[in-house]
Amino acid sequence: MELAEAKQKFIEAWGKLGSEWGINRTMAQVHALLLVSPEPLTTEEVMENLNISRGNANMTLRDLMGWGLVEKQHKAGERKEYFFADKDTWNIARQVAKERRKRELDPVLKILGELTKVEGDQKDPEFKTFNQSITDINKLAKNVDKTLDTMLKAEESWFWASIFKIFR
Amino acid sequence: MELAEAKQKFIEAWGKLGSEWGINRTMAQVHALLLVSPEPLTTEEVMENLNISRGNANMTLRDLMGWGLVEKQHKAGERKEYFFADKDTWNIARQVAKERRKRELDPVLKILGELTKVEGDQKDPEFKTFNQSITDINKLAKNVDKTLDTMLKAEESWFWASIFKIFR
DNA sequence: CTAAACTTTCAAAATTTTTTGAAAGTTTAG
DNA sequence: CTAAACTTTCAAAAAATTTTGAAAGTTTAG
Repeated sequence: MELAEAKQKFIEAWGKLGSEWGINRTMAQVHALLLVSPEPLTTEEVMENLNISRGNANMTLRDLMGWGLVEKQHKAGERKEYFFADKDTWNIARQVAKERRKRELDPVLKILGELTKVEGDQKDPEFKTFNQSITDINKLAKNVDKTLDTMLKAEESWFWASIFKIFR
Repeated sequence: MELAEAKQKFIEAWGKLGSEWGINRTMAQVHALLLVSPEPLTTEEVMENLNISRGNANMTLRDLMGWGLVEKQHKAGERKEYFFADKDTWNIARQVAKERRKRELDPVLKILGELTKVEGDQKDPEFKTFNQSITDINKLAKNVDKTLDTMLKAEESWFWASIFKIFR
């Protein structure tokens, strides 16, 4: 397989995975493109490479910076901005986990916390089932949250070594 | 807060979380509704409760069965089908993890595997960066895959006990 | 058999999400 | 200052996804 074709496949696959997990396909594709680019790229280059408009490229690059996955660079004597992706996979994973927790998990955790406090008659099957489900989901969510906390602070090698020590 | 209001909030929150993670909002809402229903519900009841059409309710319920989260039940002497959700949170988590791995992670893992085999000149920065990124992502993905494997086979209490034994 | 009671299908409509592109905004070289 | 170089914004258009509902299909009681 040619390098150019391989890059293309990676960009497609990353875009598809992203969109399946609720990440804008274009954002995932731009991220993929930057991940396989040794040098920082300009907005212009991103536009050409992925056939997207200036507006789209600009917004997507800013989103990626908002996610902490990409940073702006400047070249001496040049006016335009260059964009460079952090290539450290563990950093990427932590950053994504951190953002998604903040944006999507935390709000649900807050609501679940409130819902566990709803009072009612344990003799009422409607209440009992509601209460049981909410309580159980809340417990699981809190365990996930605690594990994410550890992961966010952890070094990659230590994290996986620890995991596989028990899980073989 | 009233039970009815609390149910509504849960259904909304679950639907929102689902849609943020690439799960059809209605599917997540139907699942939420069944999770807080002590008795199995008919298609009719799901339609009324969530204000959705018959076609939508039917397709969504079948999808939920496809995900292994809901099962059909029949009442003696009755012709219509009743739907009941497994309320065991750990089962739900495992089932979702299992399906998403099969549908979304495995295909990407396959592609990454192929892409790690692409050959090129290590002196070429384009190739070197591509190769490094793909190799790293592949490694991470494999570690996630292995961990999921363990989780899928594990008992809940054992799993979390093991996790928290190392992580603190 | 047959008609009532249900379930399934899927093309078209509605809705939501994403993208475009041109105008407005900003920065800086000269 | 001012005009060129570049970035940002956002209303409108396009695309993707989801939903509807009525027709077709299936099952079973009588």
